Amino acid sequence: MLEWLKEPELNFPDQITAGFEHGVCVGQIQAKAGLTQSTVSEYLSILQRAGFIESTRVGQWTYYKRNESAFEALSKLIQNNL
Amino acid sequence: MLEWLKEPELNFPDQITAGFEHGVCVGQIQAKAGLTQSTVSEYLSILQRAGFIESTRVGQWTYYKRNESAFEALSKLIQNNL
DNA sequence: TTCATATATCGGGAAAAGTCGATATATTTG
DNA sequence: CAAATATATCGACTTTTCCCGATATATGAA
Repeated sequence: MLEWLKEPELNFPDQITAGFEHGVCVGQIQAKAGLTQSTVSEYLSILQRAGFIESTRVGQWTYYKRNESAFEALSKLIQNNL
Repeated sequence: MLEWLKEPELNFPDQITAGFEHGVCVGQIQAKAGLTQSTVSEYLSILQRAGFIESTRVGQWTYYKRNESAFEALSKLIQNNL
């Protein structure tokens, strides 16, 4: 999912109308993942708590997008502390 | 354990006689970890299969030491592919 | 306000990872 | 070769993670 969210336009072509400013909505990710709605929702909330993605609620949809700084920080953490 | 192995002399002062050229032996790591011998042995073999440490058998002892390039590679992998 | 849609949360069963004791293997010493 | 020591492997049990269906919550439309 994290890799998918690197290129939303490419990986979620069905989400045309909404645009991608806020990321991709749960339903799109679920369809691509082939897991149930509840599982995907939980995954995303875990990733969010971990800081790797951010969510924006727009109407009935929740959009998720990557927080690039977290990946940069993880890379540096491994480089410096592990 | 991986962090401990960054500074063997500091973290395993009891292993004086053997030197640290080949790393630290299982018994030392086990003592510090507070886990059973079998658990520590399995851990180390997993870390070895994953490429993070290398082993050298010297007599009845097996010494493990870090493979720094693996950490560098992991950091870069996260930076470039995640 | 009622219905439809999107997402979140909850409880539980299945799968995987963690950990142990017992035992096997390898090496050194007598 | 027999005993002692260090490590590895095996089988079982416990804990955690994964994933689901059911249900709850939030929003928009009729």
